[in-house]
Amino acid sequence: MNTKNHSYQCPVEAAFDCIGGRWKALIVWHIGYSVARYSDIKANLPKVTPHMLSLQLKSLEEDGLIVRTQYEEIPPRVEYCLTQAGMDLLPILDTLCDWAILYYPEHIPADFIKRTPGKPGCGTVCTSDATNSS
Amino acid sequence: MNTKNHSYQCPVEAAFDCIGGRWKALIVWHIGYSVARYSDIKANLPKVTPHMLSLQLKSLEEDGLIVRTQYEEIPPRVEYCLTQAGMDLLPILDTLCDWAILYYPEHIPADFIKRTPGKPGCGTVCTSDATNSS
DNA sequence: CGGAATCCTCGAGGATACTG
DNA sequence: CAGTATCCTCGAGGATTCCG
Repeated sequence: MNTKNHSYQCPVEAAFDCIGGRWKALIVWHIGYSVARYSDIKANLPKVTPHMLSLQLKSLEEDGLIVRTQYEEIPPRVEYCLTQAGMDLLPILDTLCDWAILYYPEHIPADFIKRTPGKPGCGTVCTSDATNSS
Repeated sequence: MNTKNHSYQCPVEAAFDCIGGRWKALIVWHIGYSVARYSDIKANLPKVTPHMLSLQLKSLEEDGLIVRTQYEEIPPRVEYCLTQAGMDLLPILDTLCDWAILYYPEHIPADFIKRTPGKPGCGTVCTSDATNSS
């Protein structure tokens, strides 16, 4: 999205440019309504490299889906939370989850099947507050 | 999905494996509740090459999102329509469209903005029958 | 018309190492 | 802890040609 040419024929195309790719939807999903640190996200996405996570977070921030808050401490601390745009995405991703669980149950880890459908919260993120400052 | 390793950590991952990539969601969206011929889809997706369209259609068929019906006529005629899984995706994609229109209106062709939100039908495919032979 | 076959590009994504 | 900096792989996607 932010680095591409933006000539979309269809809104679906624009949406997938924002959250397509291997990681972006997953990152948004894992942050959820909570606040997540870099290492939290990385722990939830074991296969992502620091490099990729950094790139995707930057891209999500440029697209206005997440907010990055950096605390100048030692050791450094950076927190990510969703903007309103990002949060509005959560119910959609949630529906997509239900869809995948319905039609591809055999490819979904078992602990997701027994989860109450319709409730975000894929990883260890919790549904506490998210005082984002956008 | 069909050709990959299927070890998903999260349903979102599985869903995006089905409809991720540059074309698949677009194809599903363009077929909609209608029936579309190969050339119809291609006309709606000007940038897709025959090769890619063929590959993506095959992948969608293997994932159970579309049904291919071949008529042994001269000239040949092949029709594609969505399965229930594919149709269940339409409202989700539709919501995604609304989301994109809401947050990225400047990147969406103007004729989508004025469209009544919540109604599928992205391209020239119509929601009635589709026995048009272009 | 609706593809298949072949070959190729190119950039998303990855591995590894290092740093403020 | 939270990243950068380099370099590299690899396969999704593309161009072109040909076929039933």
